[in-house]
Amino acid sequence: MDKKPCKSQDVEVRKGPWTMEEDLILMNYIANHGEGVWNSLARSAGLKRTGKSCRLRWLNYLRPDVRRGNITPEEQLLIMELHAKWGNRWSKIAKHLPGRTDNEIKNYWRTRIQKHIKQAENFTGQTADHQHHHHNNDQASTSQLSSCGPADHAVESYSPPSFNPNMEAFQGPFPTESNDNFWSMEDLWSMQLLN
DNA sequence: AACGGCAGCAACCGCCTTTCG
DNA sequence: ACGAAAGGCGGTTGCTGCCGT
Repeated sequence: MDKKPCKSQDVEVRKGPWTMEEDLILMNYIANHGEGVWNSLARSAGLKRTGKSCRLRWLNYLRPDVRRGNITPEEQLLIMELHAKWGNRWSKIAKHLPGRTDNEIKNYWRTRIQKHIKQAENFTGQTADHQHHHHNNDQASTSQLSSCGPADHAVESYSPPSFNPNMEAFQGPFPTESNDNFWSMEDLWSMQLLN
């Protein structure tokens, strides 16, 4: 049988990607009422989302001070340093990178850095014994960094609300020639290895 | 020109911690 | 002092677009 909590008004909870309309509703509501108390906020705003989903969307994407786009070499270095120090404490790391979210840093680490580490291991005669720390994660040096344009696709699909008044946060992507960001990853990795 | 595989990102899930009644 | 609810966090998944064959 289908057990139904039956909240009388059983809200069909929406999941998946947020639509522009939902974003608008959420932003507008928060602009007028402030953030927090997410469950009731979701209900009051008329969003068929869970409080968690609203919170996540706001914190990671809609908040005016969220900074999206290319991770700078400085930021990368900081991420690596802090990760070496704290491991996967993403939110803790994020606190030291203004405008960056834990989710973004986590994704960045996994998609970019961790991969390089793996390859580097295979390259430097990895074996299983990292004489360094092997409690947390493993860091090593890098190798292939050619294909990684820092800018890549930056923002795709529907970019954050362009009507956002505080749009200072949203820097236009435009990789274009900005890829003088050919970050000397070798240097960064080297520094990392010195730890 | 079409297909398959890969990479990157947004969002979800479940667990743990904190706060409130 | 205890229990319930909400918030916060990290891991994981699914989708989309890009690149190579």
